[in-house]
Amino acid sequence: MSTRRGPGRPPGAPAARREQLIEVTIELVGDQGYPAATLGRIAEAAGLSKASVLHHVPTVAELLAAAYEQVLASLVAEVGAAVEVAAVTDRPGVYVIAMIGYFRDHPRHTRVASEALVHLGRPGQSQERWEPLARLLEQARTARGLPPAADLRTAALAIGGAIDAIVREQQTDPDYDSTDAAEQLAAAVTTTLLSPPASRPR
Amino acid sequence: MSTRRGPGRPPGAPAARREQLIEVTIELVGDQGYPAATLGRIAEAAGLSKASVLHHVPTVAELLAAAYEQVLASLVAEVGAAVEVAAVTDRPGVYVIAMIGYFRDHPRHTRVASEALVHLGRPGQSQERWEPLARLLEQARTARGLPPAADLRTAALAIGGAIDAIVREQQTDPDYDSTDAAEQLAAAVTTTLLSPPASRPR
DNA sequence: GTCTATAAGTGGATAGAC
DNA sequence: GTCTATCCACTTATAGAC
Repeated sequence: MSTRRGPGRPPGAPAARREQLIEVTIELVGDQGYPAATLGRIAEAAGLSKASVLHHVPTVAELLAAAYEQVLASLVAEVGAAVEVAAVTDRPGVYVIAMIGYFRDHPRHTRVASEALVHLGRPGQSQERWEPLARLLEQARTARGLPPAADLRTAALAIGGAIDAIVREQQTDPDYDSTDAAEQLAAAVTTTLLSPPASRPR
Repeated sequence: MSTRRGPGRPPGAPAARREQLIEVTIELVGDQGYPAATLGRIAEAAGLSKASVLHHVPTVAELLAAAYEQVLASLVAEVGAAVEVAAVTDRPGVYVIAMIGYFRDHPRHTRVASEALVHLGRPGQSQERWEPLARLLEQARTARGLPPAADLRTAALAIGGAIDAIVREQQTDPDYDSTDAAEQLAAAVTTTLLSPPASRPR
């Protein structure tokens, strides 16, 4: 909406180039890892010259960050929606299943997300990862009339790490059924952290 | 043993140069990540020229691999020793505590090991990671008279991922006490997978 | 064994014409 | 907006003198 497009341009919209660049970047990183997401390769994949790419994006690092952000936003939207419609007591399990399911259905996003920490080096965003799950665990416990748990941070971290490992295995070995694994992990989370009998904090 | 050393060499031994290079590589990677482990920086850290470094080591990639192997060997030796002296039924828990304890005590090794998968790209060694733990779980179960569990691979993967997450958190936030976390995780593993009451496989 | 010098390549980014 | 041409920083590795 706004700027008239030049004469005889292909189907593509005017400023949609940035989105296109983000898309090809996600494909490159998802298929071949971050080292493959080089300016030259991005340009080639987009059908542009290197200079043209840098006309639409300030720097390669910024483009990589934008691609990661988009993947993250998509993940959060989908998992968030699944969690919202579930009963409070079921949410931790739903979170586990939704997370693993998302990456099963979006193999490219898997690599973009899992290698982002190492290659994009964003220290200190660990809390953003475990806190939402810790909150779900806390709410599920109170909804079941259980006392507040001792160390929800460790519990959430451990569950998050378990999710990552299962997702990674699915990526490595396509024969591995992460759907089954997701349900087993979800069941273990529920019975271990939300069981009424012996209120053993994790 | 063998080759006489040249005249007036410093304290260092003859072929110990390779070990020295591995050492400085571990330090570089451990402190600043794999991208910092460049030929130039390794040479500088070792007090040699780049050409001299390549006189003792065939290639930079080989040196990086050797550094990783050394870290891995050290980890396996220490954890293996701890597991061996424990009772069979305690071994899964001991494994968890020993793994987390090792990385708490060797911060540099943490980064070398955790970023190796991404930067050294050794696909398919996933099995080497989860199989030993799966075996410990199996043996502990039979020692307790429990039936064979359904999916020990997923269980071992999940526990391994949880360990990684706790180790990473310790590295990110020094205030986080991974020792407490290790004991909680070990306890959860024992009660979830080795409990006699309801034999619920994970 | 160690060095200097150099080759040969890859990366990101800019200049300036069209 | 898009291009070609260029620059610069950096990397690995080799050649050959000492």
